[in-house]
Amino acid sequence: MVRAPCCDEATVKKGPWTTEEDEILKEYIEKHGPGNWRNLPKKAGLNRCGKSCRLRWTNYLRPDIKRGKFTDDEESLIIHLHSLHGNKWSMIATKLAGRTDNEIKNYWNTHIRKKLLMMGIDPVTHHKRTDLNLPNLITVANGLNLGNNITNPFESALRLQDVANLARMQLNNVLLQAISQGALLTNVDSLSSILDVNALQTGLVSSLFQRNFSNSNIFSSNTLNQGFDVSYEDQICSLGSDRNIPCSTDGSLVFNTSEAPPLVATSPEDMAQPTVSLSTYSNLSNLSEASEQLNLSNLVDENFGWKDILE
DNA sequence: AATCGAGCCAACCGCGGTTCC
DNA sequence: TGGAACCGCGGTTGGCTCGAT
Repeated sequence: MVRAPCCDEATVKKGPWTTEEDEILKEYIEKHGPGNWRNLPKKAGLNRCGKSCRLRWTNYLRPDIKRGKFTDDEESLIIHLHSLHGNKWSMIATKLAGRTDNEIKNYWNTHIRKKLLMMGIDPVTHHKRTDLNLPNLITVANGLNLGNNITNPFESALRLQDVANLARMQLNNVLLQAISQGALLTNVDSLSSILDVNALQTGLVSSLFQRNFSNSNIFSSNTLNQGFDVSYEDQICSLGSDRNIPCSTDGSLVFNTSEAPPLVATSPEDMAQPTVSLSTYSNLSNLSEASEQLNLSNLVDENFGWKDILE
């Protein structure tokens, strides 16, 4: 059965509502009450689809709607209710006075979902994930980037940006632990062995590593920021050949440029930055001290994305 | 100052369930 | 009883805003 359209799409107005239209709709509903949405536009004198009127009323004009930021209590309640009911937004909305299903859905997708992912919690099952290591994340990133059909519910909930953020956190954690334990990373191979990635992924790790640390002063910037443009294919091909990645005398990494194409635009200012080798931090006694010294907030790069690496 | 890109959110779309005749 | 109309839901889109370059 093919259902007839609820209104004449060619003549009916779409898009944002004007204050005049809002007033007309509000006035009509205050007078006659909501309902019979199909006939409402004609009776109220609005050139809108009934469906559009209903949505505008329920999501925006209704007098009992609470606007503004969600409180911590509301957020906790949403997470709890979502763990019980899943994406049943209307059901969740009934438990939050003044909030609409649309508003909760949007808030979930833009804030809570991301927050849970960053905490290593699966936003679909609400279970802690223990397999969010870098190799797995790289595999997921590759799948996402190639548009593969992902059936795993957790992976299907991930976006490239999420994977990138998770991977960055993983990398930071691994490095901090290595540093706090006194490890001295001398080349990209030692980094890869710590991260437990295979040869094909090594190039990606080094690129990620560069992107994370090239703006910090941990490694000598002039060895990281060299202006080369190597395609991903070239990078992969080069991994099969014999690699020879030197290490500078101060202990900082020196990437073989054919394996680790820089992803950050270079500038004279970058080149002039003072350099501090990793060995400076190698005798730090604990993780928090290392974290403090590294000033992790400087390493957060919100614009970082896997697409940059994979493309 | 102009441009670009990411995040946000209001609004739309399509579908399924319910009601009405 | 079955088809048409209606309503509500969840997923998706597109335009606006704002910060970075």
